[in-house]
Amino acid sequence: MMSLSPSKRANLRDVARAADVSVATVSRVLNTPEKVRKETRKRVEEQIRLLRFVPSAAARAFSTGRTRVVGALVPTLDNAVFARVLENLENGLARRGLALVVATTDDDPIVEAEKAQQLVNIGAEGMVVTGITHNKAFTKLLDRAELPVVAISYYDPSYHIPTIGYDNRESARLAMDHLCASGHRKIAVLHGPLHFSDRTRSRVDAIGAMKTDAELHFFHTDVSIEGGVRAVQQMLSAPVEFDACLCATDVIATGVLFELQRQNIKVPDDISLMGLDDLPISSFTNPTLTSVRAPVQQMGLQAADALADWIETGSRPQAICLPVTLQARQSTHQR
Amino acid sequence: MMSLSPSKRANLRDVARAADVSVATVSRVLNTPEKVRKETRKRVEEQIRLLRFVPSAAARAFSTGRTRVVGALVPTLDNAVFARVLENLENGLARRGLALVVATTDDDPIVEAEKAQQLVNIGAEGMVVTGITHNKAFTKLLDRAELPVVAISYYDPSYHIPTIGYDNRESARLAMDHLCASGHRKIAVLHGPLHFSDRTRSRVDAIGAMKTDAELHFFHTDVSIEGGVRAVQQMLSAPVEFDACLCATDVIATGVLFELQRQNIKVPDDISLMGLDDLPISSFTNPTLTSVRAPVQQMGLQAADALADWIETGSRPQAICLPVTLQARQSTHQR
DNA sequence: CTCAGGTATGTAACCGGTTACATTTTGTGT
DNA sequence: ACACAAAATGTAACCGGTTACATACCTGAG
Repeated sequence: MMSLSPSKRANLRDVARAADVSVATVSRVLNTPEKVRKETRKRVEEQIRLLRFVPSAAARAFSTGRTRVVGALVPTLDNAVFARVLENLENGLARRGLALVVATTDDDPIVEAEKAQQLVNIGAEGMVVTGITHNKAFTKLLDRAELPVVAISYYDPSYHIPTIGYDNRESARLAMDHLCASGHRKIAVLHGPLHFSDRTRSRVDAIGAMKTDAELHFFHTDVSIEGGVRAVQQMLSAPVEFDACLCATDVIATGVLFELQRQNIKVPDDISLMGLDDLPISSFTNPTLTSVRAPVQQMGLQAADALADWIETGSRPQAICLPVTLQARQSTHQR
Repeated sequence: MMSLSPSKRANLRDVARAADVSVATVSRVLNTPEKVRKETRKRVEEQIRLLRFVPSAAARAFSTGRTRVVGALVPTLDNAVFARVLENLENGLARRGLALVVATTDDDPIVEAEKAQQLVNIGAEGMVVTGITHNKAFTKLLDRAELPVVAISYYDPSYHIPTIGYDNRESARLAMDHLCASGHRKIAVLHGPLHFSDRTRSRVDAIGAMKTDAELHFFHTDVSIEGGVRAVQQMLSAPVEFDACLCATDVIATGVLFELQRQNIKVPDDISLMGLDDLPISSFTNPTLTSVRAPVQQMGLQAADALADWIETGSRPQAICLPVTLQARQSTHQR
C-alpha cells in the first residue's frame, strides 16, 4: 500500500496511477473540477490527500508560461509614501491573482538595474517602477524582456513607459501658490537628494521656475525625519529670516516641525511650514501640517489594474494623471 | 538572415542552432561562462544578442526546481514597524539571491491562509510569517508543502515553526518596570485589537500579569496615529486621573502625544507617555518618546539569513531571541 | 434499435531549460 | 610524432504540469 520511494514527492502521474485515471483527469480535478464526474473527482482527491500531492508551481508556470508574479521597484520602504503605495499595489494585484515581489533600489539606478534583472530572472510577468529616471542597462533589459512595465509617482505622457502618477510639478506649484497667495515672501525650500530622484527634481525645478517675487533659498538634506531636524539648523544659520518653509516631502516637514517646536519657534506664527505628499501623520501633528495630497491609494490600485490588464490582454495602458489637491491646515497662515 | 517566425521568442535551441553549437554550450555560456572557450562564447553571445534571447525563468525554475522566491506575510505595510522589517528582510534576502514576495494579511488568519496558498501556488521556496497565531488551513498548508518557514516579531522556542524575534512580554515588562520604578501608579494601557495579534496580546497579557500595586486600565483602539488620537478621548473620559499612559506600540503613542498636546495636557508633567517598538520618529517628537526598542533591523536580516540557510542546506534554524532595550527619553519622568 | 450530441475520460505532444555522461578537441611533455 | 590528461563540446534524458484532440460513454429522440 505504501509508496516504496519514501523521500520523493508525488507528482501528477503518481496520483493518476493511484486513482486509476489519466493525468488529464487529475489536472482537471485541480483546475476545472466541475468538468469531472463527482465520483471520479472524489477518488482523485482522496489520492491527492493520501500521497500528499502538491502541484509543482514551477512546472505549472513552465507549461502555462505564467508565473503570476509582478515586481515593484521602489526607492525604500522606510518612507510611508512608498509603503502605502505598495500596500495598495499589493491589494490591487492580489485581487487579480497576481503576487507582488518588492525590490528596493535606494534611489540608485545601478541597484535598480540589478534588481530589475533579478526580477526578470525570477520570471516576473510585469513590473512597476518608480519615476522615469533609469539607466541604460535598465532600459535595455526591459526592451529585451518585453515586459509590461508601468512607472508610478510621476506623470509624463511622452515617456516611453506608461506613467500612472501625478504631476509633481503641479504639486509643488500648488504649494508655492498657497504660500505666495498668503503673503509669504522669504521661503526656505528643503528637499532630499536631487541626483537620482526625478520626483524631487521636478518639485524643486517647478518651484525654481515659478514667476514670483518671493525670495527662495534651497537646502538639501536626507529624506527622513532626522533629515528634517538637521535641515532646520542649516535654515536657521542662513543669513535670512524666512517666513515660510516648504519641504519637498512631509517626511522632512515632520522633522522640521519637531525641531522648530523644540527650539520654541512657533509654527505658523514665527514661520509657516508646508509639506508635500500629505501623509496620514500630517493631519494630526500640532499644528496640523498643510500639504498637497499625493493620491497614493488610487495610484497603487490603478497601477495594479493597468498592469494586470496589460499582462492579461496585451494592450498597453494609457498614462494616467491623478489629481493632487491642496490640504490647507494649521501650519500655514496669512502673513 | 532574419528569423522567419517573427512573433515567437527565441529559445535556447534557436540560439544553439544559430551559433552552431549544442544547447549545453549555450546553457554553459549563461551559467558557467568560464567553462566555455572564449571564441565560442563570443559567438554564442553574439547570437543571444541578435535573437534577443531571454532565458525563460519558468523553464529554468522547472528544471532546477528553484524559483528563488520567498514570501512574507505581514499584517500591513501601513505601520512603520512592518515596513522596516520588510526593508531589512528584502535586503538580506537579495544578498542571498532570493526575491521577496510581500503579502499583507490585515492580521486576519483567513486572509493569511489564502495568501499563503497563493505564495505556495507561485512557488515560494520559503516563507516568513508574523507571529504564531495562525489558523488550521494555514498550518495544514505549510505541513503539506513542507516549506521552510520562520515566524518573526515573536519569540517562542517551543513553537512548531522556528521563531526569530523578540520577547513581546519582556518588552511590555520593561516598560511597566520603568513606569512603576519611576513612581507611576495609575496607568492607562492603550492597545490595538487583541483577537488576532499575538504580539499585542502578549504585551497586554504581560502587563496584566505583573505584580504591581499600580492601578491599570485598558483601552482598545486602532493601530494608527488616528487610533491614538481617538483613544485619548476614551482615556480622559474615564473616571480616573492617570499619571501614565503606556501604548502597546509607538504608532498609537504618537497619536496620543499629538492629541494630548493639542488639548494642552503636558507630557510628562501632567501625564507620562510611553510606547513600545521604538520607531525612528520617537527620537524626535516633543518630548521625545520613551519606548522599548524592538530590534527590527537585526530581526529582518537574521530571518533572511536563517531562511536562506534553511532553503540551501535543508537544516532547520534555531529560534532566536533578540534583546529588547529600554530607551528612556523625555516623555516619562519621576513622579 | 440507432444515431445524434453532449459529457467524461484518455493519449500523447509540448513547453525550454539543465546536466550526467559520452565524445571530441586541445595542449603538454618526451 | 605520440601518448595521455585536461579542457571543450555534444547528446539526450529529464523535470511535471497543461491541453488539443481522440475516444468512450451515456442519454433520449425518432
